[in-house]
Amino acid sequence: MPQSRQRATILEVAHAAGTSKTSVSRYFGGERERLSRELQGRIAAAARRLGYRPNQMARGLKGGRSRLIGMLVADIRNPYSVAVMHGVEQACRARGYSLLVGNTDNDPAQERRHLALLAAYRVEGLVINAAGSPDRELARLAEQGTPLVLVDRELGEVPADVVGLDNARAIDQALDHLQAAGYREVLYLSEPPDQASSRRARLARFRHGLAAHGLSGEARCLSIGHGPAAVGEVIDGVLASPATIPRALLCANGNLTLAVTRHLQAHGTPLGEVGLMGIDELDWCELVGPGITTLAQPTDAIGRAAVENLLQRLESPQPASPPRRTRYQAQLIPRGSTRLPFHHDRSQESP
Amino acid sequence: MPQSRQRATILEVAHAAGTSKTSVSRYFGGERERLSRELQGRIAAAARRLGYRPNQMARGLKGGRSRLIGMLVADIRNPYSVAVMHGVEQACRARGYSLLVGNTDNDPAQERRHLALLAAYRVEGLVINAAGSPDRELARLAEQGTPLVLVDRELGEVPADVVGLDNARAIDQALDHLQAAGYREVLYLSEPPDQASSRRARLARFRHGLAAHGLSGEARCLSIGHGPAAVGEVIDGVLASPATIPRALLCANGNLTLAVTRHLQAHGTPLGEVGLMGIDELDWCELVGPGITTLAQPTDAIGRAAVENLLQRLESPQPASPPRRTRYQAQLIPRGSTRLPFHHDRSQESP
DNA sequence: TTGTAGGCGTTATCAA
DNA sequence: TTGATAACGCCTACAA
Repeated sequence: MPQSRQRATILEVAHAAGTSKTSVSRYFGGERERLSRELQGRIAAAARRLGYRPNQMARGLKGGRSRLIGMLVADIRNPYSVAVMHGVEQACRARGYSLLVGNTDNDPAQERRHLALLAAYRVEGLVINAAGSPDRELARLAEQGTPLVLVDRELGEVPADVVGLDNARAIDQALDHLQAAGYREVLYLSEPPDQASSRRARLARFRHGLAAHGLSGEARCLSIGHGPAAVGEVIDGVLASPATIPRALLCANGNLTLAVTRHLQAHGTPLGEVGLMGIDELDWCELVGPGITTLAQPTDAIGRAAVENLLQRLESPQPASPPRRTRYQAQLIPRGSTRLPFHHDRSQESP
Repeated sequence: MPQSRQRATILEVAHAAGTSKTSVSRYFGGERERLSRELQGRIAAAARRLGYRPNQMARGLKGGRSRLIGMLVADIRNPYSVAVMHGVEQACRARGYSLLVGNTDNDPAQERRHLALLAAYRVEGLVINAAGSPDRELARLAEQGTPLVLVDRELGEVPADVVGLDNARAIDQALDHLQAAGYREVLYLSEPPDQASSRRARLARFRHGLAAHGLSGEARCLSIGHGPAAVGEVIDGVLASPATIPRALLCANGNLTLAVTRHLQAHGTPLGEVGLMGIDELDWCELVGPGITTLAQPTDAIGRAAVENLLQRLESPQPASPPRRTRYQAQLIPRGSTRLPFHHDRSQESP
């Protein structure tokens, strides 16, 4: 039954235990062995009685170690971001760090604000999954020795590690699958690349891979923010022309898969006859129509890798080894949305 | 171009600006007016040059205000939790607080650990959406004056505000809708209530409301963690009996809606003929089959309300006003999964 | 308008 | 094995 109205301090515990701040500090600082059994007991009892917890603020101030990892997220409601965050959180917990999150709702101003805040709390490392115009603040952080790791996108200017999908390979997997399934024309849908390097990488690989796979088709960029109409226009524009060969839609991320599925559903387009596949696996992909084929990203692994990366840099004495890239493979989950009805299959098999 | 390898301190800025710590402190502490224009300029220049940012750790230590809000989440990948978190984050940002999150993956041990950590960082308030066996640590926090707000569940022991859905009303809305749609037997599916008060509230209201609506049916609890088999067993057990009257399934939350939908889908059960509806709106509910009827929770509002609640208590001088309950109404989104095929409709309309 | 001198709760250094 | 004491970076009387 603690009587204290306020959180106890190390000094109070010391008094209560009839000893000095130093010993209490040692007790909680992982140097218990240096204390006599008896003193340990007294400190433990006093601390328990007072409900004492070392103040991380004070600790951080003294040692310069905040034990905080910051994470900047462009959209906290994006399942991909959350999934990665889950991995990040796991790794932090496992390594004794806490996670300070900043959600920017895709607003550069908020991004700067959050960056400043995270810096103010002296986060020891920063995981970034945000638009990130090569920011002044970001560069400064890196300069001052805060390790940065970018998830799913890289920033040319700032020295930072990158963790994410092997985008080129993923696009190849998609094209392989679509081609093997009998589709001959592929429409690739992406959000505008802007600074997001992974979007650029996927786009570039698609353009390159189309010919290599003997496929026709094209890539189109569209902003989901502009409402469902934008998606509809693009898709309709392409699907309107008579289908002489089997056609498929390839979505560059989960958001697009959702938007496209909504549109197709609303127009009663039969999934499979028009192929549909997307990068990012989502809860519902197996539930819609015949199921939607996806390329699943190992999000937990990506999140954990991001943190491991940070901590490694924190612990390593090397001031600035060159940026590292960690790439993970996507996992293909084939479903009905890329299964052609029988008559189409036949027409493909005869050369 | 800052030269410093280390983050600058207030003292360095003071020196660089040819002034004292105090003035620099005032400059950044929102007392610029008290400084001469000229001094302001010098400080601004020096600070910019050195890339100075006040150290929140030191600030928090001195003033006792960490400017941190903690949030404890049982499952960070649960869309409901994330949606609430989005609201929480928005409100924090708007009020100049940062968010320290702890994800427990439904593990009570992790919950305690996180609670201790959040306490160590001296969070000024705590938003909790977790299992929360009335924890020793939690009680202590409340005792020491940290305001607590529980989202979607209440803990008998600990004094805390509660923000969440008007559960009784929501169940009524569901039963009203199902009844009006022509269903006469309702199977209510819930996760085990345990300490989660909102589950208990919904369950109790369902049992009470069934008769009041002239419906037959029953409520069943099942653990999703036990795999899809558990869900299947319960549903099959009920649906196996010959359907003499139109039957519907009512899911107590989004997780269950997902699990149930998976099962029904796998068995080709026609949605609508067997009614399906759930609490929690999810991205994909409009996409599956004829669409799944849901009761949407105003998650953003709930998250924001949680923070407002905390800050109000922080700012109010009252030591301990009685716990407050804030309840929000659900919004019914009717879809095909609760639309009976025509012949059923007819049979219902003749008494 | 500006500056000086503690002290917030910890850890690190040094001495006993 | 223990304890006094000086930082850590900042804010806040108080004084000039």
